[in-house]
Amino acid sequence: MFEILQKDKDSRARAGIIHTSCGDVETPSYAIVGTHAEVRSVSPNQLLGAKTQLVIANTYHLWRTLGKKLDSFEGLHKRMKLPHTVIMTDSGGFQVFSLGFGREHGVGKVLGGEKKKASENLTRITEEGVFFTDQDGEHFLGPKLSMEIQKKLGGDIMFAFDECTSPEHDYAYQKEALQRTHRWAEICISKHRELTDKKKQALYGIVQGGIFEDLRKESAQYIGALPFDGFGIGGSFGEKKMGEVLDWVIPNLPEEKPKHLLGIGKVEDIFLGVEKGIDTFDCVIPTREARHGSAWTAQGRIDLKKGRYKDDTQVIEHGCGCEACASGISKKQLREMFKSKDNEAGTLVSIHNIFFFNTLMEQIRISIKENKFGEFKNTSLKKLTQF
RNA sequence: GCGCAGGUGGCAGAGCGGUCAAUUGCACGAGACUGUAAAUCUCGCGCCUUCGGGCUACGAAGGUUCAAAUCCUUCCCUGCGCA
Repeated sequence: MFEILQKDKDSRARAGIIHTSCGDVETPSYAIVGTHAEVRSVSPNQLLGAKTQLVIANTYHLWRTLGKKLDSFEGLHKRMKLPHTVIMTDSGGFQVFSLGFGREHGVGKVLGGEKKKASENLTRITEEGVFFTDQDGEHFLGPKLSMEIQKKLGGDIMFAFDECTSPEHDYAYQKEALQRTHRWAEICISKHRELTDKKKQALYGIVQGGIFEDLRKESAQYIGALPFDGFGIGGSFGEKKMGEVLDWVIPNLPEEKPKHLLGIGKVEDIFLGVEKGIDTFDCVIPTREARHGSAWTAQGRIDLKKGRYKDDTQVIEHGCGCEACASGISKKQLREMFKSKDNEAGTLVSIHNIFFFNTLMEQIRISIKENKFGEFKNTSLKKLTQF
């Protein structure tokens, strides 16, 4: 399933190809997030035009919105009109956090900024799985059901149902949650085996353990020893801890299998992840921030809503080949569109950001193949901090 | 010239005796967003501050009152109507 083409001489970075029944993904690669079986405000053609090879949809949200229609669901490839794009499905494990302790603790997955106001925890975690509360009441999702739903969704790569913990959880809780996640991993393996044709839908296990070295290592060894097709590194990190966590985890996972860093990230995070041996990433940043008015460039992120772009007739980034920049649309125009709440602005900047991240990954792949990854990383990060 | 309606912070526009440095929206500024309950959210937005408060403010000038953006007088502007 995974083929390594080139390993970097100075780090654990590698370039490769993930082969799936629907097509290939060149790695390192960035999955564009299409939670509800669509990448918000971007059409399939625009997505492909922005060099997308990999997308990720969400089990929890599709399960909640499709309901009974899941039984006759045509499959994500058809629904998303992406027949040859590799599709991952996240298991719903992240929602255990984002709708649960994430709300209660008022924090995101990466602890760094200020805390938000705490609000109600909408989850109830049990040994068998998790109860989620929404306007219709409580709904139970566990490892078995997540596998069943993911089977019906028909993605190419599924993820084991885990418990994503909060960065605020202490050691004792992380340990308890980790062991539960491990038990669920075994259930996912057997359910997956029972339900699916392994060649059609691969299954990745997820490593947890928070920011604790022994837990992370234990988790990597445990999950790494199970017959998964690849691995996700999940959970929470301190902003500065990610590299360390990856150093604990990656060497304890089988080298020949693909590794996905769940929910990450920014440009700096990508370089760090690749250096530490990550093959694929996914993050809402390119699309969400685009809708919120921010465009990514080689020099950093710019907020197009700012008054300083009022008379800026330049495109977002010179020489960029994305649909927005190539068509000559200026920062001034985009700003005006954001100001007038024209949804087209979100579309154009989403396309730009997707193109930006996909191009970054492409350049990273090339640099690894040419044995210049370290060099490329340094020059890229230097440009980024010029701001 | 007469009649009516108005003149409030960058703009629009509330307030119509004390709880008003003044609701709200826009604009502006700062920030956040990392397996998407997010095309969203937070904060700031007269000047100064040892963050307790202090000062100057609601067209202008006077006045009434313990107290005025709010009431009275005059003046200056603006819009509409009639000449």
